[in-house]
Amino acid sequence: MSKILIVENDHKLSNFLEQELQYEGHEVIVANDGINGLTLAREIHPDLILLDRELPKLNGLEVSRRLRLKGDKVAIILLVTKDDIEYRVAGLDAGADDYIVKPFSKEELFNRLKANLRRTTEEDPDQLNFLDLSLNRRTREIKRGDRNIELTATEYDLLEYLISHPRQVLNRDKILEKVWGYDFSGDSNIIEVYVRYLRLKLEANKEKRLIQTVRGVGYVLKE
Amino acid sequence: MSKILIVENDHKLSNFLEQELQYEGHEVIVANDGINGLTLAREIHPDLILLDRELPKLNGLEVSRRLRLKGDKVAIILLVTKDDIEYRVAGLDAGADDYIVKPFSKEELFNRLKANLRRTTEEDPDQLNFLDLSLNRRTREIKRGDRNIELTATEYDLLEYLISHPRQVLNRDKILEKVWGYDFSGDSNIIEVYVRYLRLKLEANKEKRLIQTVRGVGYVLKE
DNA sequence: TTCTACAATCAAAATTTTACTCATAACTAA
DNA sequence: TTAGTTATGAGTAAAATTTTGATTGTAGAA
Repeated sequence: MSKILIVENDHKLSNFLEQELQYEGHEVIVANDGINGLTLAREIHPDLILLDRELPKLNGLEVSRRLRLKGDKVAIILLVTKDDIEYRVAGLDAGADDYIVKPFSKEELFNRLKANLRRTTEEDPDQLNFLDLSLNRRTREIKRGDRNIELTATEYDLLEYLISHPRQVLNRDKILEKVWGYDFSGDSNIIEVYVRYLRLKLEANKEKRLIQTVRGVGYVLKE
Repeated sequence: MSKILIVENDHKLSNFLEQELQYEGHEVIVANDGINGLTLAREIHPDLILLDRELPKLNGLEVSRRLRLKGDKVAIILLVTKDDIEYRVAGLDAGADDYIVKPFSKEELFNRLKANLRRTTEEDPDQLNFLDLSLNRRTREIKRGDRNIELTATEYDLLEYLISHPRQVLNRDKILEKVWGYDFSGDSNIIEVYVRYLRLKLEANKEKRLIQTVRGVGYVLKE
């Protein structure tokens, strides 16, 4: 999940981009002129900017150039038209990392996006996230939104197992095996009790339930 | 080898495409207007549709939109002319995955084709689909179109058995054996009852019946 | 050492949901 | 029309899950 700023004054295009990127799980902010774009870029520090070359008030090249002047290293993809050929080199010169020629296909957009995001946002393999819930294997820190949560050893193991298999239904036997190390299922309700402990802590402030019951099977981490 | 539907009313172009694609080893079906295209798409379930934007009776954008409305996930490539610029974004908005600008080279066509086929042919062995019905063994998610459906454990087992044998008539004994286990005692109408539960849920929005009765034998998943 | 706090587990009551039965209605083929 | 199926609606028993309280174990503090 990345924070993406769209600077585009064609509403149809910016709406489309906003929807598609949000659907992919990104946080999207839209500006419709160069001045707004520049201001927002400096305020919210996005991971990537989709920047139209042609913009009211301040064109894309200028926006890019001014950000770089201040040392901003954000990934910038310039949106240019076929007739903008002469600006492509100028754009890279002005600090853009890449450009896409309008009109472009979804596939093209996602490819460029992924390539440019990878460069700037290296992922931490110890950091597991699911919606507003996060668990860090290195620090054993658990957060719901920005509320810190303290877990006991067993609670932690159970949550780690759940969050490393998001949306997958985990049955009782597997949970017992992974978290408690049993090879057989006794007739104890230990799983239920720990699910309850976790729910109490994860939902302490009336947040949405994330650990769902799948009757007759087990549990699943799901919205 | 893939099943490709061409919806194009320019005979010269559609013949050319048909020949080239057949030569590449694909199964090709041709429709020459939007209505036919839509009908065929729903009947034969192609892997990919080459869809002209401008078509008699129903234009390409409408065809695309209507397929997506019913939850169809087929890959769609829109064929647009240089003058259709304003439709390109609209096309992606209407659910197309990609577009090609006419006229295009053979190479361009094959490239786009390959890219878009790869995306849809990547199969998830846990994902079972039948028409607009889908079941995921990992997440136990059931969908009809894009409507989520909640099933109980027994309902799920029954549907999983049905959807993993599409179009095959399953007799009562086999169903009892697979879903309830051999040792099920007594003669009861438990299968009828559960078929009814499933039908109620799968057809909650007046969708077409998928679980058909085969009198004297059992049931079959079929349109 | 004992005490205390807390984690882990067990057990049982309370609650919710599901599985199944049964009686009867509706349908179908001969 | 009728016999044999299949569909339906309602009711009940059973199962699964949640919740609560009690018990046991353990590590650190006093």
